[in-house]
Amino acid sequence: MHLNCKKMSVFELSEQEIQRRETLNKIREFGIDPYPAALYPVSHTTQGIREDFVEGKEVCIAGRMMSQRIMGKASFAELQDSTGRIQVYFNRDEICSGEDKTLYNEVFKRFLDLGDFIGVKGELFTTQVGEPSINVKEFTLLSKSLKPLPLPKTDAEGKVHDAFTDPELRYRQRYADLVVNQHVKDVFIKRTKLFNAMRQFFNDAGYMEVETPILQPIPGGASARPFVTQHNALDIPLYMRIANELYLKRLIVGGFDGVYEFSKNFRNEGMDRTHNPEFTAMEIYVAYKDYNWMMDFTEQLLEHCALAVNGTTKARFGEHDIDFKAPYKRVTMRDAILEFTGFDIKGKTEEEIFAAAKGMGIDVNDTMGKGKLIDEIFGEKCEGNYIQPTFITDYPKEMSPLCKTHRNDPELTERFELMVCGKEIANAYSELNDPIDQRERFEDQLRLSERGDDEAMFIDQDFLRALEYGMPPTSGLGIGMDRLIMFLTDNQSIQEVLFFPQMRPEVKSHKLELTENEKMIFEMVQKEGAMDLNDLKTKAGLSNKQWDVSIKSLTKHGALKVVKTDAALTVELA
RNA sequence: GAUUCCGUAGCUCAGUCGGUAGAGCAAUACACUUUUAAUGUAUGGGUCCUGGGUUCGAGCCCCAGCGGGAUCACCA
Repeated sequence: MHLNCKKMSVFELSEQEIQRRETLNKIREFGIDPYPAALYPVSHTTQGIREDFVEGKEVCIAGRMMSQRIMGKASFAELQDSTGRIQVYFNRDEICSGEDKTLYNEVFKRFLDLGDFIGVKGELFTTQVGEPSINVKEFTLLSKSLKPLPLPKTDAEGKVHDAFTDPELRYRQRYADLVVNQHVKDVFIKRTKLFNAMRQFFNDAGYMEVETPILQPIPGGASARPFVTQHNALDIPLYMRIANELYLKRLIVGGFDGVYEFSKNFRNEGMDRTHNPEFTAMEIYVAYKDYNWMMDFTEQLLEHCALAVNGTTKARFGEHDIDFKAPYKRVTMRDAILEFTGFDIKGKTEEEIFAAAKGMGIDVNDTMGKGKLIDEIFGEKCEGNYIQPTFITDYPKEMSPLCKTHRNDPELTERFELMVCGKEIANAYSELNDPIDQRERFEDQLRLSERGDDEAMFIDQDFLRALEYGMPPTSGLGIGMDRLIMFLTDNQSIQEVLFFPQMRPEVKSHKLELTENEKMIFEMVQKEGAMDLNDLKTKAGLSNKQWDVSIKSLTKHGALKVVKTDAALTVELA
């Protein structure tokens, strides 16, 4: 069947993509390399040009051509580089000083498409309407773009039309998103500024950035389902880390005063607008400090970071105006629950708290221990009320198996969480350094696990051995970096602050050949030469939908044609 | 996992009562030497997410599935 000989891949390309491939061939025939190897001697960025604009200055810049306005013998285009855009002016007689005008008429006007990378050399000037521009003397094609960008347009009032907004496409094709949506790029620039500011703050304080294992034999330091993988040579399972806490503490045992790590963590749990299977936490441990010191340190840190990222300590998040200026309010968990529910957890038994939680309409069950119950009450009734940065302190012991017992109350721990807009963004302890207490806490966790709490922790014997050598009093802090940058850039979804958020695999079904139905119809017509359409439809015995799809496809691909006569419709070979 | 909304041209979106598939931008062609959402004229472009059903006839109605968004649940 000759049909199969057709290059079916062409069917998958849009008209514009085919045209660009044809243009590419013409460019090559003309003797221009559409993907030249040589460096291009860029002398300025568009931003640099705007900041120091001098009429007549010679510049050489490179970038993508994002718009083109051709007006006969003169044209304007916009070039976009990493710092922004600038207008470039192409004048036929500037570019082609001799008789031969093909460089302008053919190369510029016909061979270039939106999205192509070009380099231009020229002089700065200002147009009659006051737009800073480059008068192009020479231009070079640097890389041909074969796929049209989803280009939005911005009108005189700055309103964006036809914006590329579909979240699925934006996340799957982040490269295109970044090209056409400047505000998306800004988010990621701020993300990097945040990391840099935090590093700076820690380094200035004399603490050391370290790296610890991502593949761990025991996934410790948090309660979460891990990803499991297999090490072939050792023939053992290894886990992607859910936290790096226990390794950083080992380093404190080893004698470092302060260590921190930006840790990519992996948790095999649900995905939604605040959870991605891999995310970034920052953890820092400082010897000879306690959680009170850490609160001071944290509020100084966040004030510093907010200033570095946004130039102000104030930030808007959805409906809320928040201010990261230190100091932050400090509220114990007992007082928080007392304030919002009127119930005092102090001195209460598990049964009393269970009954109280149930009375508040909270969904409780008997796998929950005392700590979990208190956590549920706090999460349900209190958490959402803390909009401005607030430290919630002194958590129940059972929920915090790595945290030192409170110096004044054996039921509590020296722990705080920092709440912003009702969400937790940081968690810190006076770290538990008593190895015997630590072993007991792990064993309590094991009992919880047997009771049905699938979030309880594994026992890490090597970590206990390290503690037995002695760990100085230490305070540790963990910050959810993704959530923090969400707050600093007013994004409600974690996908917006990750370059490549996890997505379901893309499903693509390409119809590369004729389907069985299409072959059958084609063969029937081939045998008969020509057939009445209704006859053919009956003989094919297909559903209406299936018939419709098949005959449309066959006529579209030029296999068959439908001829209309006065009497009836006839199908023949094309 | 539950609920709900959505899926139509490269992009953003219309699509009436079920009756031959629409617009703007982008593309192609022509005109135009300081425009800027350039403009004017003309042209091409569709697997209406997939499959099944109802119907003389489905983008539209029904069923199932796939994909996505939002809310909730889960997840310190």
